[in-house]
Amino acid sequence: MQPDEALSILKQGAAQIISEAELRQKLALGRPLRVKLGVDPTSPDLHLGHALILQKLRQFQDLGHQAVLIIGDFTSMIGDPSGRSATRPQLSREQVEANAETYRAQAFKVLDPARTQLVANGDWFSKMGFEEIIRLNSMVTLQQMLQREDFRNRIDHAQPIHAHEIQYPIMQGWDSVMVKADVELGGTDQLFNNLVGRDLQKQQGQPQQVVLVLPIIEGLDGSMKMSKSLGNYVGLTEPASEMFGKLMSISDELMARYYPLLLGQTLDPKAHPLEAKKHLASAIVEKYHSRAAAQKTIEEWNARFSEKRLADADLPAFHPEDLDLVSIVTSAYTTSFALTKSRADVRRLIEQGSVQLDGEKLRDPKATLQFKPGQVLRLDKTRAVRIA
RNA sequence: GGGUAGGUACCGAAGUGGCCAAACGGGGCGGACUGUAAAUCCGCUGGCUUACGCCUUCGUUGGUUCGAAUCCAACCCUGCCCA
Repeated sequence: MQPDEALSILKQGAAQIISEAELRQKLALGRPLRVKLGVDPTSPDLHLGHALILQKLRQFQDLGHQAVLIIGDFTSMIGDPSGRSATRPQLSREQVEANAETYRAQAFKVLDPARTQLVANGDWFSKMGFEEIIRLNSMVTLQQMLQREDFRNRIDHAQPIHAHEIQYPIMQGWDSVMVKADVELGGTDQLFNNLVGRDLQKQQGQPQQVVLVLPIIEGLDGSMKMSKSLGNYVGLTEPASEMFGKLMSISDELMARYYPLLLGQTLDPKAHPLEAKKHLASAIVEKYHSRAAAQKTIEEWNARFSEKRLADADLPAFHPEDLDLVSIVTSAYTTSFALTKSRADVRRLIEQGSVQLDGEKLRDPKATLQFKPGQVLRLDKTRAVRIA
């Protein structure tokens, strides 16, 4: 493939490339490029935001390049200050290890294992002595580090910036040196960190990596970046129905922004928003589950929510053991959905008409009732069980 | 090291001896309306309890008091200014 052709594919969806000319040059080298992506295993789940970048990496792979996936086991114990208005909690080694394990598995939902080199940056950082750390620090200036927006904001808002946090970009940059990256991918919030990689490579006499950043995807709430800790994410390993449901609940506005990002398509302004959203949701389900799963999920959803045929839906079976409604609903949450609700919380749901039996609101928390097998007990907007 | 301002529930922010489980705003949850959209309206938002009430919570620990988020002491943490 001609460099220009490859370039035009790789450019798609990129927010910024530093620089395009350099990328073209590297593509013209005629050898597989080493394309670096660092992920910090800060939570056990990868979500659509990660997937966006993994897919770009996959594109490189499909063009014959080598992915270098760095599990930031060491850096995640520092905590990336990117996009943060406060210091990240530092994770324990055990947490990081466990998360890293799940990351590997999930990343290969998107990546081609044959062209992926997996490394952990603890491999080099954990062996560094203090002397080396000092030398590393001497390669950048404090002013450079404080230039970044996150830090500026914190200074403006009189928020603390801990000394360890300014190590983060330095470490991420050093990763680039260690893996001899030709290209580094990231979200736009990573631009600063990525550029530090270029600086350090230059210092070490290496060719500088090209930085390709992708837009960061907003979370389901439509304002904050998608992240596990904000709870506004769609996880790659979530059940099809969860994925679908979450995507159906986004605003039309957000859908228009998701279309190009997740589907690589622009949203037809004439399309009916509901249908367009179903299309989006099922396309995502298809990508991470299967066509059959997407088909099944959409039918299920139509029956359950469009046609209000809750009774026909495939609901978890639940056998009520208790007599009073509060206890029954509480244990339904626990056994069928692994959710812990306080009894007060459940009582509120009942009093406010959320809990329904075959469509009838059960508003009396004190009620003791007899259920018949097959009846549908609705708990809240999205959750219901079938009495066994 | 010195000076000074602070640390309140998910977040922001009131409260400065009893009427404080703690105003108000945001967020979240539920209801109505809808397309699991937006906007709007209404309700709820520490735990246990049918309820009376009880328990835990206002940086930490001790103290004063009949009674403390509020007063006192020590300690921990943070911002800003100075060195």
